[in-house]
Amino acid sequence: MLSCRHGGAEMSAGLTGAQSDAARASGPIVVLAGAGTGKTRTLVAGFVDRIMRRGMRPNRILAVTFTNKAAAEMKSRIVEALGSGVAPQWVGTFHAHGRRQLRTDPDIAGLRQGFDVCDAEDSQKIVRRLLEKACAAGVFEVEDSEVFRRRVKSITARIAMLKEELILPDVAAAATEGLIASRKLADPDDIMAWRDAAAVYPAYQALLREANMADFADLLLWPTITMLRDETYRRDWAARFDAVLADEFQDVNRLQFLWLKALSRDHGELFCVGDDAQSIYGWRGANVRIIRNFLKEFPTGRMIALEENFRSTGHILSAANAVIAKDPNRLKKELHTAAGDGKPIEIVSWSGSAEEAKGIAAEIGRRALEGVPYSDIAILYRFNFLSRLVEEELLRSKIPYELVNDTAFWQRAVVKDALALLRLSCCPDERQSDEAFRRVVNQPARGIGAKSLARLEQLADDEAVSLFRAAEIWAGSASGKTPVRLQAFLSFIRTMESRAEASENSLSARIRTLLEDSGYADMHRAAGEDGRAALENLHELLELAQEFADAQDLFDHASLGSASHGEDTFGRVKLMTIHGAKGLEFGHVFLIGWEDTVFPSRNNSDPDEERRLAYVALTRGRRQVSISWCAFRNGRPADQNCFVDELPEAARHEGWLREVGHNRRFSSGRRSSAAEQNAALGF
DNA sequence: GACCTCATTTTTTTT
DNA sequence: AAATGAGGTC
Repeated sequence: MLSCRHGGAEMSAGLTGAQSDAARASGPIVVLAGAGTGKTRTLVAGFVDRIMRRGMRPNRILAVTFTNKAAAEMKSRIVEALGSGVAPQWVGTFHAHGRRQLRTDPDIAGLRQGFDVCDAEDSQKIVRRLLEKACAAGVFEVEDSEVFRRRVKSITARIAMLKEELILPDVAAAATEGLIASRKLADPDDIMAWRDAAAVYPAYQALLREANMADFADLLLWPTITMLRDETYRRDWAARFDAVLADEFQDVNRLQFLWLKALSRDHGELFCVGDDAQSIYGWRGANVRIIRNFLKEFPTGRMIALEENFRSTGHILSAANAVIAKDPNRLKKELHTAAGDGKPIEIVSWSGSAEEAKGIAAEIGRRALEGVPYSDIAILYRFNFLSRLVEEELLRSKIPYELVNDTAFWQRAVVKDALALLRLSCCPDERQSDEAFRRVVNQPARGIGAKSLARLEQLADDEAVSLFRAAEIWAGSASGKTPVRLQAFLSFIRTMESRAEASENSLSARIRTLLEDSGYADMHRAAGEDGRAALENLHELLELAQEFADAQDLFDHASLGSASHGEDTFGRVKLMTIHGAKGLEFGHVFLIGWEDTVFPSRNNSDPDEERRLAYVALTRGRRQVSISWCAFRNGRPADQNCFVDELPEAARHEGWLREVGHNRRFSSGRRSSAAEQNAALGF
């Protein structure tokens, strides 16, 4: 496919011919942008072109991404290009846009103003309670807790997927049978899980509605359903925009695609950027066929490929191309670079994960001495838990590092507890606060355990009131230990509620009072060293809360996550999952845990997705990529994964693939000695 | 009935 | 990190 040299044929604003061609195109466009080919640059150029050349107003262009980080990046680059006077109002994530649309008319989802957005954990809790009820009623079999946990997870995920197929609760059972048939599902466990999900879905949705909560899928589901049903409503929203731009288009699901189409149908200005080889969110409902079938959907549209890579060395690209070549369904494109071959790819094998962590810390220390800045180094892994040993080792070696995890802060139990206290003090009588009540009623321990809580749930059910009201009824009508204990808690919350109404304090001060007077902060202080991290998180939350005008703002921010929470990220080695690294690049990349027991994950039913994940991982590196695997992980034996196997045998002879370590299989039976290994690693 | 501590265990991946 | 389970104490 067509692409231009970076040199002579360069267009204005530093774009290549293909990039510029894409940015200036009109109508339905999909830019097939390989890793490191200037995807964001092209997207921003598309935004700017619509303003500068085609006269659109910045506030009439809708731009969508998946992550807050990407949205922030896009926004800042647009402002950089257009000047600081311009503040585009409609650059954000799918979820943020959906929430904005739903906040405008909450009734389209059967919600009231001030609804809360519940995260995946909250959704799981609701499903768990429903399933426990079904077990108690004998409808469901009681299983061991681990199997039960998996079931809850699987059903919750499937309910979200049903929503992403625009299947509503009232038709869930029939539609799910249709889905099973049309997808030709065969695995009986799989089919049963879908049926379970369809069975739980209506009750789940009823509970959400009663609690005035929307889950992640709801944020886009109801606006989209309403746009499809009500042409006046659709036009009202579509007329706000002259063009729609979508990033990471390979990861959109059907719901997101229909939303994009409903908003862009009138003018046809749908500009999408993505790379099907980097589709790694199938488990979240992403449908890679949407990008692959783009031209069938839009016969008048265009697909423009960007294949010139400006990021990595030739060897890194060769390895990445070799891995992705085995994905049979991919859209054909081959990355190439004008840069040199660079350093060999390293495959380092270790006897165990502790050795791996030590070795990488040592290697990073060595590269730092050579002048490589820490911030130019990243360690990427398949699962979050793989970071633990590496963290310990970096700490020990005094190497500054940062765990990059967008949302972890807001998902921490302490932070959620603190926000639950705030939610409860805002509206204790609403069912909206039930989940908050459950979280904090016995935190710190107030002598109100599982049995008392179950009794409260029953009472709340019978009387059709909130848990808080039920507690007041119980405490007011009965004597005994538990009612007395409850009363103290209830009075405390009521006091906080009335003080909030007087609202003489800032949000931050309000939270501080809640944490202190409830004994929550003291509980963690009493835990000594174990509570230190919790106290730090609470402190950070108080700092962050200063930036919010009211509680609802803070709840919104908490539920959809945020790009950063004010950490000093400069000059640190970055640790993150491969998913988290998508879209980023680093001079030096360490890919750990490339074992057949870990990566590819056996839990992923789509092996090609794991392959694409490996492709994403490899293409994060600019100059040097080092892969490692361990003969033992968690006390279990392991072997190098299939992706290492598939790297071209020729590369080993040509010397651009270097295998180091004592577990290697490929290099003609000769095992390197420990001394050799150490020499190769430079210590 | 509730709570504590200690041990086990099991992690997808993100909004 | 967080959820579970066992076993002991109040």
